[in-house]
Amino acid sequence: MALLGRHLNKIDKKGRVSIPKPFRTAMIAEGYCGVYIFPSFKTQALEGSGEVFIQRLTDSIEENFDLFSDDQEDLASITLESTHQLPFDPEGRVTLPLELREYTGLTNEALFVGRGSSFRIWVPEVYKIYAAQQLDRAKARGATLPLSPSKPNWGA
Amino acid sequence: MALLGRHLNKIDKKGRVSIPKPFRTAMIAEGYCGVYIFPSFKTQALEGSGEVFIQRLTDSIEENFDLFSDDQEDLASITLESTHQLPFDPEGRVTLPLELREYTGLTNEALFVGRGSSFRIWVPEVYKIYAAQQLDRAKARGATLPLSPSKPNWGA
DNA sequence: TCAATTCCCATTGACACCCATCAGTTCCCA
DNA sequence: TGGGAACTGATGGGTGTCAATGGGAATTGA
Repeated sequence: MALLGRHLNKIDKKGRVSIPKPFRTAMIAEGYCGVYIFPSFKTQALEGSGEVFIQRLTDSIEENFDLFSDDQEDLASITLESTHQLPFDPEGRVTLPLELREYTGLTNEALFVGRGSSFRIWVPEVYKIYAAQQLDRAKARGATLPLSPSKPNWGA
Repeated sequence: MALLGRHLNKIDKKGRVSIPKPFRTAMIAEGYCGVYIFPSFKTQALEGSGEVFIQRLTDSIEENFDLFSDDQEDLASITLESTHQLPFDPEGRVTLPLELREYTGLTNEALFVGRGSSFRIWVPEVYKIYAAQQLDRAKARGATLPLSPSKPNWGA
């Protein structure tokens, strides 16, 4: 678990972009040398993740909604069906398909933003506006978070 | 768990600062040789913590709110997205990214203040004002604290 | 045969490591 | 009990390495 913070990388003429090293390491640790990316339907950004998160997403959709229900149709459509599986090149880059670049307006710079178990890819200027809005909203609402108890750490 | 007290360290030209030895020891004990730091959106300071606290934060956000919900958006945005993962150098220092230094106004001195399971980093002068205010407020309100029962300490 | 990928290599800066120094404590011993 | 001696944590600076990038060559598939 180490998808945190912001990382600004360039998109070259071929549509290639380096996945930030810490993100790349996390993806590889999950077993697949690449990333899964789909358009974020709530924001003008792309959602990215590794093997584990995609699996959780699949499971959640299946467990929470009936087969053939409208909800399942909708959620599967906007996430799973729209997901691109992008393998790393030897330097740790992926080439973003035109479809994804056009959806977000990405041209020559990509801002990678970690969200714990997944990340997003933004046009830097668009993110700036979005982040400012979130902060205002959180302050206005006086957002608080009940902190879960710490769990035994089986891993280490 | 022993993030306590105040420690004043210097920030050098490269933006490096030593993490106080006791804090560093605590972080390493949690498994990661470094610290996680994000701007405290309630104060003019930085929030710092180790692996365990960040994991609790991630879990809490995922468990308390649905994926794609507004609440989750806001909280993830102001915490996880703004967190920097800073590894220790061999001497136990980290380099504070410019973004974080500018947010707080940190230039050549950093005051580390322990808060139990996390800590804060302040500009010394700013902390002085803040601490005085807190004391006044607590006195005025006659603040009290229900003490939790001591827990069995399985770890040690 | 052509176009679109994928691979390979060269370049470049930031930063992570190494070492040397300094200052504050603790420890030791007269 | 006072004065070192030795350790340890903090600090400063030089340098090598590696992540990020750009372009060209090779491979694949249509």
